[in-house]
Amino acid sequence: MKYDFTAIEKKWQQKWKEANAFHAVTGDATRPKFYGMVEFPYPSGNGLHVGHARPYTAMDVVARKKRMDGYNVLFPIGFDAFGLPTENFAIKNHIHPAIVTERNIKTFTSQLEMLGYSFDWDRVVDTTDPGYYKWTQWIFLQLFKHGLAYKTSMPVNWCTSCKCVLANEEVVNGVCERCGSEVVRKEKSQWMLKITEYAQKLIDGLDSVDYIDRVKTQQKNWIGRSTGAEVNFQTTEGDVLTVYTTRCDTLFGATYMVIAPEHAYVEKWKDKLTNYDEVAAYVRKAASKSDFERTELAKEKTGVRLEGVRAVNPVNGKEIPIFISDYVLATYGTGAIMAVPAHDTRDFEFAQVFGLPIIQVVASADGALVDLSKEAFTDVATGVMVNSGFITGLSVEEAKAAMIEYLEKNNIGHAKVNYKLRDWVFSRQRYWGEPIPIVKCDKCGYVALPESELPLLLPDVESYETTDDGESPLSAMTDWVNTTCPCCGGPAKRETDTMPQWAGSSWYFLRYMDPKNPDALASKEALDYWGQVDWYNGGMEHTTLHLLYSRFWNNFLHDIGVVPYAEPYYKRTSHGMILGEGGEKMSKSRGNVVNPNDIIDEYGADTMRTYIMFIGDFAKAAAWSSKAVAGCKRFLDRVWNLQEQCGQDDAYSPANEAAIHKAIKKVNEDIEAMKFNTAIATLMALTNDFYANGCTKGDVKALITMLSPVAPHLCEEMWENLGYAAEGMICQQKWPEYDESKTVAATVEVAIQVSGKLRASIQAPAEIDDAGVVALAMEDNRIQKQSEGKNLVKQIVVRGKDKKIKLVNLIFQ
RNA sequence: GCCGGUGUGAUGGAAUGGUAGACGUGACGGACUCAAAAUCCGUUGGUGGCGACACCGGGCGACACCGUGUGGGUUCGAGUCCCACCACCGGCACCA
Repeated sequence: MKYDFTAIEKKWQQKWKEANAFHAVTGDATRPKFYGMVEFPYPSGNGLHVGHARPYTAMDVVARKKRMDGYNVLFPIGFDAFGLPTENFAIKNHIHPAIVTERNIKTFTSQLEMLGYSFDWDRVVDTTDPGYYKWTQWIFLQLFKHGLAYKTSMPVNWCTSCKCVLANEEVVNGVCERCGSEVVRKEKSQWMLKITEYAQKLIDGLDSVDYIDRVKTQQKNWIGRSTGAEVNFQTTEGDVLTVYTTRCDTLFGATYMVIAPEHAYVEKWKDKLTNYDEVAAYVRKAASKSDFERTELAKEKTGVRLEGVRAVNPVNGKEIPIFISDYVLATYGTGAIMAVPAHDTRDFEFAQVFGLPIIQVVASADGALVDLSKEAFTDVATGVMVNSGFITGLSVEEAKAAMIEYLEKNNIGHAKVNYKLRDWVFSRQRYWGEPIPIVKCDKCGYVALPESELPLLLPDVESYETTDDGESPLSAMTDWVNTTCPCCGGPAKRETDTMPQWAGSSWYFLRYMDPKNPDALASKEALDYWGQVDWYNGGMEHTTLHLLYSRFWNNFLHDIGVVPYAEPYYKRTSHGMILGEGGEKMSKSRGNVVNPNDIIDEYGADTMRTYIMFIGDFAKAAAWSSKAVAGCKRFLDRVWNLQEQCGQDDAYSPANEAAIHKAIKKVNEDIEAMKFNTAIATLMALTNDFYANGCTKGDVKALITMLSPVAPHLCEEMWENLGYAAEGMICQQKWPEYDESKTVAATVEVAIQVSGKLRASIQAPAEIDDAGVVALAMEDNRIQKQSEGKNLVKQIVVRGKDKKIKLVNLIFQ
């Protein structure tokens, strides 16, 4: 019988559909629930990429396995369809983006179906569907009503090519993440979301979830919590200049201060500065620099001394100069620092350039002064304070505490926590996104649209292009823009910016629970039943963007009582990239892109699935190998051919029994731990055993049951061919049971070491005791050779998890 | 610079501190075949001498030593743990 994968795969995809086999039942109390999720794709015109197939297949295997374990599984899919590529395609080809989106979704859907994924197709969400974005807008209004959405004029990242504002997260190495063009700073009025308000919650929440460590540390670093103090410096002009420092212990070593070029005091002190022209010139120059120039290119420290104003060090009363320099950021802390060149690398460099005094206040552990001629001394672990008045002699940690106490007592400062995290720039001057449901009234200011008017539909426009002055295409639609104020009834204008692509993906996991609900983002019943996403797998590149944003929204929704859990995802894992055949990134220009459709045509979806799971460690990058794909097809052929040569017995054959029980255990554990490659290796080895030993129908039944999450179509067909159709489809079967006692054969192989070196390997009865196995080992002639003329002084007997002896180590002297 | 990760045959990769290299690829040998493909069976980390078969070619067997980026250490025993270093990859990057 030939393995006609094309016909088989079509047949079973149809049967699963007819049987509604992967339907998730909201409210089913008879089974435990399992909610597994993959990142929904952006439906680009290029179609599905092999990069999608890896995480999707992995979660599909997990979902299928969980069903076999008796869970009520929710494994949904959807489309994150707003966004630039579609819009750019629409502009170029004069097609409405909605039509492009619909077409792309169709292509993606057929490709996903071809791969045999067990999604619940009744729960598909599409972020561009008004029934969906109604609730995206609704959540925005809740954020607005709770003061977490605000509009402000600020310098933003402006992509010169996309003519669009970018979030900090979308700027990579000074260029636009999407198109690679230069990003400059531009003053614009923008909607912002106060994610900073949730900085601490987003750190604390990580303690209650099971994310891989890489994700946790990256999120923590991104949020960038630091603890320190704010310190007030009096100035000779009677102002108070407040700085933030993490090293208040070094206050006695502060020999000058620096404020950011954007600091308000530059203007405030305008009349008092004798060199204001020079200062103003520096401020202008700093403002015109892009972030890229300000960081990457400006290695050498620059700045201007503010002549005419000086500050007073609050702990020793010394007058110190004040500078402006672009190495101090306006957006962090107070935009001003106290500079301690002896113990901060950047301050040290600046002091070198300007010839400023360097006073050592931290010495090495033994109290000896350190050489400061070349670099700052920044060791905080062992340092001891010197030249520091009342904190002299304390360790750095003790000094920090003592100093904060002193500052607070004397009212010149206090402990303070700061975060690197910035608020989220939420406006885009583009067409293909959710309209922001706000109107601006001259009398009432920014007013929320009544919730009854949601969804605020995206109107049709003549042109999808951003206007020349960088405004949204919607701004040209005067009919739409001009409206009345919901508050006072007077004339008002609609907001013309749209939301960023991250909006729709920040809550889609909630919509899957109840995707068609017109009255709420999801019913309380559905939210309570499905709770958290139990397992969410996705790319590392989303760690500081999508993953953080969606945690923020969900935390907020929890705070206002909409969802039952603060944290949306219980477990987060991440997959490695699929590289091209030569180990390089797949790209059109390199011509090494693998199209899943081609693999399916040549070998079938089951081979594609098996290979993509077998390719290597799931968490690591892996290079495509067409040879290895053929190897996986060979494996499936070998499995297929077993059905014609196996015996008719339903029981396991004695020759394979132990291996089968071991495999059941191993594959079970491996799937749970995402070690798909070794799970498949185990099944390959088992298949090899079947060929070597012969096998029964029962043996094959066990094999295909275990293989079915990975290669479902083939296994369904074999299941039917072997005559098990009456028991239902294989995807509805229970995972086979294993018996620990049967995983061991009657005799075991025991490795015999002498002083830790392997010298022999002997067969021993499985039930032998320690003394018996040592005696047996001593009889072996290879061991006798090693022990000649010596006495046995020590023996170590090692047993495996199954309590059977694995290894004996003998020490002779 | 800071944070995280990785380093194992020709190759993708396996190994709760316990027989390093599972499984796949490639290569080599054999069976089947007129032949090839496919399939099936076997071999495959390096080095060394030894034994016997055979003897112009060759394969066979048992054994020893070395071997998981480098150098140390802990341990009866280290790819795995600790210390120092090297290389590569990812993230952040003047965040005071």
